Formats: sequence, structure tokens, C-alpha cells
Amino acid sequence: MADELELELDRLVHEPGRLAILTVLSSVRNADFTFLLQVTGLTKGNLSSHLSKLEAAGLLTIDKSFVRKKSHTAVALTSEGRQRIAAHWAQLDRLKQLATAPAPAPTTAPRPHDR
Amino acid sequence: MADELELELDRLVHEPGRLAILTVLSSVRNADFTFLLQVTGLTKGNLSSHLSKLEAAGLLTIDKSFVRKKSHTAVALTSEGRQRIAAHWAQLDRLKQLATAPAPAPTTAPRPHDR
DNA sequence: CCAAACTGGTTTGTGTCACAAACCGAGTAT
DNA sequence: ATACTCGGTTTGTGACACAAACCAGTTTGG
Repeated sequence: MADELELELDRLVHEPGRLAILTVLSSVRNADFTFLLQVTGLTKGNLSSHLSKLEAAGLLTIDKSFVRKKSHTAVALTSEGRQRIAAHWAQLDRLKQLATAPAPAPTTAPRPHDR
Repeated sequence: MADELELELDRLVHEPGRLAILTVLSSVRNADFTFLLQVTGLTKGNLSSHLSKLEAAGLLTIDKSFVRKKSHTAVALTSEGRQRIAAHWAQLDRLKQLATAPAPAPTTAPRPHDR
């Protein structure tokens, strides 16, 4: 018993670029492409594909429109997205606790060489 | 000015398996292969390659010996490793702050359609 | 008017890499 | 001797993050 700690991380969310995107969105409600570009430091291509992936996974919505003749992409978390990013930070906190709370057995302490 | 937030993440450390390994090691000082296997939930092959990578990067040392006729692999952080994992958690904390502290401009607010 | 440059993105090509499966050597029962 | 386990390492492969190239439209400038 007490086999495995449940510390699996959500890879979709954990990836640095996406973690930044989602975290920013969680405080801002809606942001446009250009803003995300600046705050995350990602390249355009990169940001674009991360957003597509997150949209496909249902974590955010992408709303395209034209503002002053130019295309404008607004992004916002879905409620699931909001939940997933919050859960991920919670999970990271839990993992971090391992840094101070030793688990099952510190080391399978076999004497250097018995016999 | 105030262009880019410095929120790049150390990919070597950030990868879930390695993050778990390093975090555990940071509290335990020395652990053996089998222990890490249990606590991280990684497969043997996986753990082996992550350890090799971390050793190659100088974040930990791998000490192989024979204990009671069986091979025994002890792993411990180097001081650099200790520093890198601590720095990473600090960096994650910083990123997390974005969830509560809006940066440069919430949204590049272009009026719906001026003239 | 035409072209060059800029804006706001998307698509494509490629190298990296995390993963599990297969393997391996040595020890330990049978 | 044969099979099984223990403690790992190597290998093959699919996924994917990245930047470069591209694209549609707009503004600038001559």
C-alpha cells in the first residue's frame, strides 16, 4: 500500500509556452494575439500553434474579427480551461511539497557492504 | 520599454519526470534507483535516461556500487543541481504571479470600430 | 497608380526527445 | 541446467516544439 503518489502532470498545460498563455489568461479574461505575443515572448508561429492546440482541447476560445480593417484575434479561457490551469498550479504545489516531505522511504538503505 | 518579462523556464528541469526526480532529491540527499522508481512512478527505462541526462548536465551524481552482490545505484544532487531546482521553483512562483498581476496592458483595446 | 514595407497571423519542415519495449548480465531459486 | 527475478541500459518510434517561410490584406511613399 501507499504505492504511488498521484503526481502526474498535465502535459498539455505544463508545456512552458502554454503554461504562460493560460496563466496570463486566467487573470485577464480576454487578451489579443499581439498582447500574448509580448507577454509570453513566444514567436508568432509558436503562439499560433499553441493557441490552436489549446482551442482544439477546449481550454480556450479564439474569436476572430476585423477591427479598423485589420484582423484581430481575441482569446479567452473556457470554464474548463480556467479549471485546468487552476488544477495544474495546485498539482505543482503538491509536487513541490515533496521537497520538504519525505515519502515511503528516504533511501532503501542497504548497508554499504554488509557481510 | 518594459518589453518582455523574463519568464523563460529551464526545460531540462521543467520536464515532469525530471522535475519530480530533482524535487525529491532536494529533500532526500541521496536516493537509490528503486526508490526513485517508486516515488516518481516512471518506468525503469525512463528513469534511467532521465538520470543519465541530468548527470550529463551536471545536476546530479550517480554512484554505482555492489551491495550484497547486487548492483546499487545511488543518486544525489550536485550543488549546481540543488541550485537549479530551487531556482526553477522560484521561477514558477514568478510565473504564477502573472495570474494575479496584470502586465503591460490587459488587452490592446482597439475601439470596436472607430470611424 | 504601383511597389515596397508592415501587420497579423498560419503552414511547413525538421531536429529533439520522452516513452515503452526489448534487451542484458548477474544472482537466486528449482 | 533452467527458469525467474533484480537492476538496470539500449533501441525504435511517434509526438511535438520550434523558427522559417509563407500568405492575405493594409498602409506608406513616390
